[in-house]
Amino acid sequence: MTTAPSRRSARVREERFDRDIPEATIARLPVYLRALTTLSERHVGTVSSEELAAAAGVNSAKLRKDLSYLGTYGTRGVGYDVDYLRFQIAREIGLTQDWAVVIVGIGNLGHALANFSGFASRGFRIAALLDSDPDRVGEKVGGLTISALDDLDSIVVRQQVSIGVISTPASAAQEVCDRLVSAGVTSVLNFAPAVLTVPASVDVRKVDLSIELQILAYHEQRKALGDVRTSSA
Amino acid sequence: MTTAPSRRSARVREERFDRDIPEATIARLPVYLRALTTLSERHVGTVSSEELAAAAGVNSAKLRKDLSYLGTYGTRGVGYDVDYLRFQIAREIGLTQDWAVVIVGIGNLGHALANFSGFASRGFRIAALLDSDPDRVGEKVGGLTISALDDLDSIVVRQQVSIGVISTPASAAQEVCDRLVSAGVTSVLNFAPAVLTVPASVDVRKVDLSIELQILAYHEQRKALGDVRTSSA
DNA sequence: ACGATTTTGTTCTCTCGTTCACAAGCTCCT
DNA sequence: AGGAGCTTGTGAACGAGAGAACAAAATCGT
Repeated sequence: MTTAPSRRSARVREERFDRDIPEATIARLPVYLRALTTLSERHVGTVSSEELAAAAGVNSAKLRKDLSYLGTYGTRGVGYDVDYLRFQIAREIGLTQDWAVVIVGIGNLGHALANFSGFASRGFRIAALLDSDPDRVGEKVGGLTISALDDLDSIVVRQQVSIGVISTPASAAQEVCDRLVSAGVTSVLNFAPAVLTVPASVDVRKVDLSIELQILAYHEQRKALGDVRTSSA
Repeated sequence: MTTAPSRRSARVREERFDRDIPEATIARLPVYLRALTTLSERHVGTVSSEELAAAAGVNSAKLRKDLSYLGTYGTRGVGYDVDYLRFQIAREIGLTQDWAVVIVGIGNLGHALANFSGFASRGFRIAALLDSDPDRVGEKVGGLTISALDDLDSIVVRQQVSIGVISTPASAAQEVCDRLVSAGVTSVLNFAPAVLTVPASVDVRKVDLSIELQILAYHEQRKALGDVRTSSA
């Protein structure tokens, strides 16, 4: 998204800051992290790029290149120390600190998200659940009480919320997003089937179930078409 | 994924078959489709690439290139006929036919998916909800009754299910996936945080909430780091 | 009938990401 | 001490996708 203008010169000096890691690599780091956690739980001390790549479902060359963006944490002829690498990746992603998250729109999906254990276990703390429906405010979901959407500003400020999750209907998504942004949220995870417009300083990621299904449908159709053609040929 | 070896020569002859559309384009077609549906509901008859691109949140050149893979459905100087283009995209993705889907693992997320209206509205019919927990079997969710996992084979065969959705815990995902595949499912949408191994003929797409959050966290951290550096400089 | 105007379809270039292939470097064995 | 055997880290080739830019084609007004 936003790319630093000149960094090549700074590469050598600042080992820690300012390396821009390719977006595609960032998206894979959490997968590696998960694989490493599994290995660590099995008390595996060391892992080779080949093994780790297999566990993460990627090519080993790609894994090595990905890791090389973070630093040289492996040992040639040996492999990677599981716990050490795990910590380095976690630090790189920013999981060594806690992130406060608000979830807006507590319908079916919002319920599921509120109860999702994968949040807390990775340093994401649900600061609040919000809904615009007055009837739902006060209801308890997954150990938290639903707040009114109007409390958004104070919650974001007081709890230093930087990430907002939108699980409202599409019709409400843009307005909710605007309110999140004006409250100070700078990252948005959008589950609503809507295109969101935000300032350049805000990151948006989108998860869309029906799009995923449609992509699968396309490939299904293609497989079926291929079958027809080969059987008639 | 699978690329046809020679298609340029076949382009002219077979207008309908055998064009391999880039994966990145496929992923955007559903977005265009949604934008077109909205326009159609507003009784807009014609739309330019510029307008449609804005509605879909992409660059207009990219939109035109994407559409050009499907065929030449626009009129120079005028734009695209909304309903006509909508139909063409729907046909290309395969939404002119119905797809039967099974959802395995009816926990919090499974509930949300079962109630998700976006499935039915796009030609995806939920053929069955399945769970391995005997206590849950028989329970009604979103108008459907939960079946036992053992009924998978007969359901897949009888209802011609080609798409399976996995919303089980990670520990059960691979086994469920294997059963889906052996029952005849050829596309899998995986919500479990696990890497699935499948035959090459099976497509898998993965949706992982915690990975999305971790990607956002990385960018958040980066913004925060930048602030520190600029304020101390 | 014809030029002005609009908008598509496509070519070309550039950037980003993947994969290969191998030198560099570590350990272990003799 | 030195060589054999692994495994990492990376340079280079390759491929896919994004975006700019423009020629081709349609409409509209005169």
